[in-house]
Amino acid sequence: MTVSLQVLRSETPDVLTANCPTRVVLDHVTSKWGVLVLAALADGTLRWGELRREVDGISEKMLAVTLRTFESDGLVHREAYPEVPPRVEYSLTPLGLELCEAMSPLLTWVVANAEAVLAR
Amino acid sequence: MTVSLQVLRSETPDVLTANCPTRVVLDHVTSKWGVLVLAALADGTLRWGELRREVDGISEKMLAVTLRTFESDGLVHREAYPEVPPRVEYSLTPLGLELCEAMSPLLTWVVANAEAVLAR
DNA sequence: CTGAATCCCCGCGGATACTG
DNA sequence: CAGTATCCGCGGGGATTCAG
Repeated sequence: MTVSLQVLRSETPDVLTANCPTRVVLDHVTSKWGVLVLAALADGTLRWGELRREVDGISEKMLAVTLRTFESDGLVHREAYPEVPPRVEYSLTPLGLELCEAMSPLLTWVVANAEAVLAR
Repeated sequence: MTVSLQVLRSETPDVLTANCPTRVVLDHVTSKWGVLVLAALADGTLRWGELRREVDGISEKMLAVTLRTFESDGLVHREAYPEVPPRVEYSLTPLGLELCEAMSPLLTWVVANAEAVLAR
């Protein structure tokens, strides 16, 4: 494990400072359901109902709140079709896709090491 | 941006399932102060007071709670020296270091794109 | 089917005071 | 210096109802 931490070190002064804009974004992403909703959308476009079933355990309210936050952040795109019955599709914007790719190593690590961490 | 999302896709079924062990670990990491405390310790060993000042805005209670969680997770090592006045040092375990390295891309992205996200 | 709106509770997390 | 103990406000988040 000889990966350099230079990048991480150089950016920490920003992230660690209160009232820094990065705090807000980090709070959105690390909000209770933020990571999971983004991960679900990494699969591609999903409808409301699919998203609700995909992210196991999320309530309708929190799904709505989380989606609206990401939509106003420009991370998630919402496309409503004027049909009966209504159909609404959610997908990642290019920015959201970048974020998901940046999250990928973290998720990979968590999946790989969850057992090791909880074994204590 | 041609990074493959194969890994992310293949692991999402795990992360997205309620009562999955990965949920617990993910909750610890994405807890309000989790990422910031880990990022601070990526710089190396820190004393309690240094840590408190480094993670701007954290209360003593939440620092204690967060540290104890990570310590019992095996991500942070606590070393107390029987001196007067007392001195306690916190550092990442090898496992914690791995986690920080996995978090690095996310933090890098957040720092780089915070402005873009908040500009709306 | 896709939500918005409302009520309400519990527990996260902050502030303060105290101790070894 | 390095915490622990206690109180408590408030907002995250669940359940339910209603609407387009």
